[in-house]
Amino acid sequence: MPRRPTVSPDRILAVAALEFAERGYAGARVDRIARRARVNKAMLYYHFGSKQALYRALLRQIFSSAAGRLHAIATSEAPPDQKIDRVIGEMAAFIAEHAFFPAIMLREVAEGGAHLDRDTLKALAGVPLAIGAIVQQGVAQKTLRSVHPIAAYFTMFAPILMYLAGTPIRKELAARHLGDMSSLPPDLFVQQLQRSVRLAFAVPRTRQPARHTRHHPHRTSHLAR
Amino acid sequence: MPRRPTVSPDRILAVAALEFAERGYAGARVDRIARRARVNKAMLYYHFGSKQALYRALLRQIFSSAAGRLHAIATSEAPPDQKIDRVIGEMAAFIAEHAFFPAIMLREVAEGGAHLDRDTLKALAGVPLAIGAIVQQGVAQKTLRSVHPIAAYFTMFAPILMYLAGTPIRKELAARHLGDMSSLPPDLFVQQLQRSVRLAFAVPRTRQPARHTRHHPHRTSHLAR
DNA sequence: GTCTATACTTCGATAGAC
DNA sequence: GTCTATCGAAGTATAGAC
Repeated sequence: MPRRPTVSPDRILAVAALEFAERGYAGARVDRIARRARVNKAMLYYHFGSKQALYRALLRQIFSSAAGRLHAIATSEAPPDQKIDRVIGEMAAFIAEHAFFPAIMLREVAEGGAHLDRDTLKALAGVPLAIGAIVQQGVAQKTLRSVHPIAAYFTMFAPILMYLAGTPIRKELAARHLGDMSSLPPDLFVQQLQRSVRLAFAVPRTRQPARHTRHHPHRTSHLAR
Repeated sequence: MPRRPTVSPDRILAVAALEFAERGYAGARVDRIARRARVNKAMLYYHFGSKQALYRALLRQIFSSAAGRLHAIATSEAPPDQKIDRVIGEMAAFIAEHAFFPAIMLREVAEGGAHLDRDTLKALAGVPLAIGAIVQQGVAQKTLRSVHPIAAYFTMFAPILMYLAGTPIRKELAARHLGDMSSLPPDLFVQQLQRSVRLAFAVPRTRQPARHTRHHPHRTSHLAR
């Protein structure tokens, strides 16, 4: 995937991704997108028709791409707990390639899908569906403890999305000496999240039929960092 | 300063919270806020001066309030693992009282704090700082496993924020038959998250039973309120 | 403090030549 | 396909009477 697309529509989409991520749908300016893509504004309308159509085209593309990569993991041959580890890593990799993704995703969640049509919503839904499939499989075959797929989805993905989307504001806070929130680099964050999720979803090793069942994590072999 | 408004700026703030949560800073309309608050637009400017000043006043208030409640838990007398359980419950309760909070928080993270001044950023930073303090305490006294405070913050809070902010879009997906994402009610989600975090942050069980353990983690279910 | 009316600006979108 | 020029709507903000 070329960093600098030479075809106008692709270049427009690439620039629009940055603009919509930085400013949101309402805050994005068609003029600015056109200028940053080095095309005329009339050219942009020639290719996409409207600001809304451009937005939808962009989100369909990015959500389909993300969902596709997660779906590939979901349908692969591996134990569910391994798939979960890989899904978190894959998501981090996807965001490393598409730095604008977290902000757009967060904004669209807050927006309630207001600017999206059915096709785009369907593409968006592909992400949680892929994760849900993995979890359901693991729960069914008892390689994961009984977690609700929706709860699992948010437990795995919300942290990495918000952590990466929040990089600018953490920098801002650090620059203004309002607390050091920048000391944890992304790759270490991903490792910590993978371990937390592993522990959170693991099948309890021993069952203690006490009044209040307390589930202890097992897998002590994973403890060495 | 004494104020005896026939029309309260508080009503403007309450309505602004809904508008900014639904549409974001750029998408919010001063006209609409004024109309929904049943005040004249000139009245709004009389009290707050500008759209930006209104936004900042709102966010300072809401972030200070949230951070205050978490800070109270952080400085209370309880084992860290209990505080963590309580903090998650308290956050859920806070959002139940302020349904607009998750969307505003998500949008502001994506925005990178672009419209905020130093005071408002400081109020915002109070939330992760309160959580970080709890985790650091627990790690230091070895009642929590070694988790980075920032990683812990996002692991605990991002899921509940995104889950609750995402309620409208899940409804939209369900209404369009694009996957049933609405089957998990909020209180069950909170319980599942509390358990996941408990398991994720628990001190790994040693093979041999420890002889003198001071503080035993207790299973608690603090769905505050 | 509260209102009506309006000034000023910006933005999305289009017309029409080439 | 690409450009310049511009329109009309919508937005923030203010003036000034009461």
